[in-house]
Amino acid sequence: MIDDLHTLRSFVAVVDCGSVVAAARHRGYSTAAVSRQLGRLQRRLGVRLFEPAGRGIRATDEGRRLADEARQLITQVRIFEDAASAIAREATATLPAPKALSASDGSLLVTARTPSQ
Amino acid sequence: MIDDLHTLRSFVAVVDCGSVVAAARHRGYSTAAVSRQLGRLQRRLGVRLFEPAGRGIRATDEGRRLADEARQLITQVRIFEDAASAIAREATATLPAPKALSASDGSLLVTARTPSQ
DNA sequence: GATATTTACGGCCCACGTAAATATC
DNA sequence: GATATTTACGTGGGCCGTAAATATC
Repeated sequence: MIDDLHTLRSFVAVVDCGSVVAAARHRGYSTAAVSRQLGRLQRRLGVRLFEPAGRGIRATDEGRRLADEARQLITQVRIFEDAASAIAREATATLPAPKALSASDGSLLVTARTPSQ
Repeated sequence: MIDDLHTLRSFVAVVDCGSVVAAARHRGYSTAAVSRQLGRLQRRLGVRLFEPAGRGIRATDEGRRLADEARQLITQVRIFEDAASAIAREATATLPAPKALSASDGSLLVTARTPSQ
């Protein structure tokens, strides 16, 4: 079960950049972090995504195919986020202002529990 | 930036079930966990997703709209996972057997670093 | 009092960064 | 020796579950 979108973004970045170091710089991670992300993803999917090539790595055919699927998924994420942003702007009166976001842990689902119905 | 699919699944579950307790049971979480997930999601999106209704809660119009978007996103996740499974089965010879998965932390990207090219 | 959501508290796991090791050029 | 990936190690943040608090019926 896929749950981590960061890893998926890094995966696509590595395929696009052609190297872990370049992808890590792009994403603001250390190279070690991205290397581990790839390893975890690879194990979870059970697919060999990269193979060594000279000093670096190169995506396998399967890796490139899955990267295409991952891009579509990321596109859908973007669509969701855009929809959320649009709704947030449109209903900016409903949540007047995030104010302080005082609660450190709380959910603040209901700020003022209005009577009912 | 959305990164947590667990929360999105819980969000849809709450909208579908109509209550936090039912959704939590479905997803195998405590009610407190799901309540916090909703609160975090709501803050991150800047959208009021639920409002109190009697003893429980009820999705707002915006919440229902975003739940629809979330369902599409989750569908795309399913598509990605299915593609990965298909590729994993198809190329089951490339990764002969997960064997022991001995490494506790390592990425195992390259099990045997073959010469080059 | 029963049901439902939220908050407080404590703890654990996971993923990260730094640094060292390994490998190719 | 320089570049690139991986591994070892320690640490901090995030998320969870339990339990208590709050609110509605």
